[in-house]
Amino acid sequence: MRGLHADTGYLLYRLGLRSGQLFNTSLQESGLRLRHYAVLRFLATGEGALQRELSTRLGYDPSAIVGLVDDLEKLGFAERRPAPDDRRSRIVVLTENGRAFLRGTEAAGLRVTNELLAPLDQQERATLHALLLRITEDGLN
Amino acid sequence: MRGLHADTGYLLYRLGLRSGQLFNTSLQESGLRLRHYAVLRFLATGEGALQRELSTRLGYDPSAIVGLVDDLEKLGFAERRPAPDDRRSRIVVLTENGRAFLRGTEAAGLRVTNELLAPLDQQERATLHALLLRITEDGLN
DNA sequence: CATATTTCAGAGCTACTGAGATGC
DNA sequence: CGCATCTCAGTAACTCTGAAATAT
Repeated sequence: MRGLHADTGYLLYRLGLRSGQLFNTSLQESGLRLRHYAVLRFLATGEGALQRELSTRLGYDPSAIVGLVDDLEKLGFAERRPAPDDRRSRIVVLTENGRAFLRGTEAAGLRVTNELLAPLDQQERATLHALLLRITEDGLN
Repeated sequence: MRGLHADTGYLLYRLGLRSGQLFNTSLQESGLRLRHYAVLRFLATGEGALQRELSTRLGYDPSAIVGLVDDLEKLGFAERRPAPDDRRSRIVVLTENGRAFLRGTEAAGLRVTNELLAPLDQQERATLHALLLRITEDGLN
């Protein structure tokens, strides 16, 4: 009978849990969760995004996005603005406070990845990253 | 501002979610979840395990193990037996039905990993697996 | 009319905490 | 006594479904 660790899929599931826990612990004092952080980081890469876009690109249910953006608005890290071309949609944009928060937590994010990949040297980390990126970009966003 | 996909830790989190979803979908008709399946697979590698052992090795909270083993007992896939050397503990063992279930779902598990790793060739998959194994074995179980 | 986007209510699953019962 | 193991209750977080409101 094959062990669980023989399945690459299971290893990914397991390491994904661990990675998420590390991120959440690292974000603990800010009052945010990894999900909020992901939204902020995504918003920082462009000029705002529709909520529908956040849902498909980040992999969270549309109904979940509502609450996440609510939380970010309460903290003053993001704002909803009407979409000029389609009045059904709303554009979520990062505020200056949100940008400052991201700058302040950049080091913490690197620490998480660093802790997770501790057993690997730099070249191995690059190899792993490239392989994961290939899988990620195919299928999801 | 760096994109989310620049973080290996985030990629692992994201792929972990996707892997778990695929596993759960594949197990859907059996009525079990990935968590149950992980317990069964772990039990199959030895002569039974203490619940405490399941908790530490699989990364689930001890209080969660209780319900998982309850479910498996109801389905007749596992049994609790008294531990001879320590009466606080209980040994969970796989039943013949549990073993049969694992044999029947082996192909489905392989399909999940296969679907997940579709963009990679055989050698890349081996490389990825080896790297993930290095990270997994260090720190967890 | 059918479809798309956001929002909300609710169900089920997961993660964790704290406490109790039992035994080391 | 302190500690370990299992159990249970409760809370918070996560995931998804279904339906409503609005707009295309």
